[in-house]
Amino acid sequence: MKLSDFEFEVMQVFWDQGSLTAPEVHKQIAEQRKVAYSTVKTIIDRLEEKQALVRERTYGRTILYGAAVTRESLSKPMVHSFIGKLFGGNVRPLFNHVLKEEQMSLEDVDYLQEILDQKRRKLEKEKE
Amino acid sequence: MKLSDFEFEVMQVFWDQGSLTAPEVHKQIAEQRKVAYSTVKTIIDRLEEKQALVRERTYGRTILYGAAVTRESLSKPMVHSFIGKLFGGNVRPLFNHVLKEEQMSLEDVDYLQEILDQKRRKLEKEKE
DNA sequence: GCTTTAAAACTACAGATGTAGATTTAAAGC
DNA sequence: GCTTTAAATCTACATCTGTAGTTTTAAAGC
Repeated sequence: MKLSDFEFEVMQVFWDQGSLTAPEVHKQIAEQRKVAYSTVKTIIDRLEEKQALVRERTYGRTILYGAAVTRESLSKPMVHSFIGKLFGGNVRPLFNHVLKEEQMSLEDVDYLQEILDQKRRKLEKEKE
Repeated sequence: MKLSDFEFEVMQVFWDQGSLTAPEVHKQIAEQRKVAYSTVKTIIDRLEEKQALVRERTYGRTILYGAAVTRESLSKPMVHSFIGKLFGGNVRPLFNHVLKEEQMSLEDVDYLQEILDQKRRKLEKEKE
C-alpha cells in the first residue's frame, strides 16, 4: 500500500490517538495548519478506499474511523525503499548521515549503544 | 528543491558517473527497466528547468549534462524530513527500526560502533 | 549537396495529490 | 413536526509525475 504524505499524516493521528471521527481529525490537523474540513475528509475517504482505515461504528450519522493497518506495516517498507533510493540499500551512509547531520543527544548515543550491543550479540550468536 | 523519484534516480546516475549525454543516461536506465528515450529526456528537461542539471558543453548537437547540485545538498533535507515524517523527528525509533529490520553484517556493526564512538567523544567535548 | 539518422524539442495524457466549494442528509433541539 | 445544523457525500480542479509518441533539426556519411 502506497500512501501520500498527507494520507500518512492522517494515519499518524490515528496511530497516536486511536479511533476518531472525521471532525476530530480535522480539528487536530487544523491546529497545526489551515485546512478545510472537506480536504481532511477527502483524505479519510481515500484512506478508507485503500483500506487503511475502517468504519468502526457510528454515533448518529457521525462515523468513527480506526486504523486498519499498523504503523510498522507501512513504515517498514517505507524505510527500506528510502534507504534503497538514497543510499543504494547500504545502511552505512545512512548512519553516517544521521550521526553527522541530525540532532542527537548523549542520551540518544547511549540508547543507540545499547541496541547496537544487542544487535552485535544477536549476530554473533547467529554466526555460530 | 524537491525531486520526484524518477528525477532523483536520474540524478544518481550523474552523481555516480559524472557528466553524461541524454542518450547515455537512457542507455544506463534502460539496462534496468524498459523505458523510452523520450521519457528519460523529459525527466532531464525537468531537471534542467529545476536547475539540478546544467548543460556543460555540446558535441555536435548532442548535449553533455552535469549535476548542478550535490548529492548531499539534496539527501540531507530528504533524510531530515523523512525522519520527521515517520518518526516525529526522533532518531531513536529510526535506529531501532533499521537495526531490527534492515540487513546488517557484523562489519556494519563495527562500522557503526566506530562512528558512534566518534560522535560520543564529540558530544562530550562540546559539553565542557 | 543530398540523404539518412540520431538527438532535441514539443505535445499529450492518465493517474495521483492537495485542495476545497456545493449539495445532500440526517440528527438534535425546540 | 419543523427548523437548524453539522456531518457526509459529491464534484471539481490545478499541479505533479511517469510515460511516450510526433515533429523538428542538425550532423554525418556518401
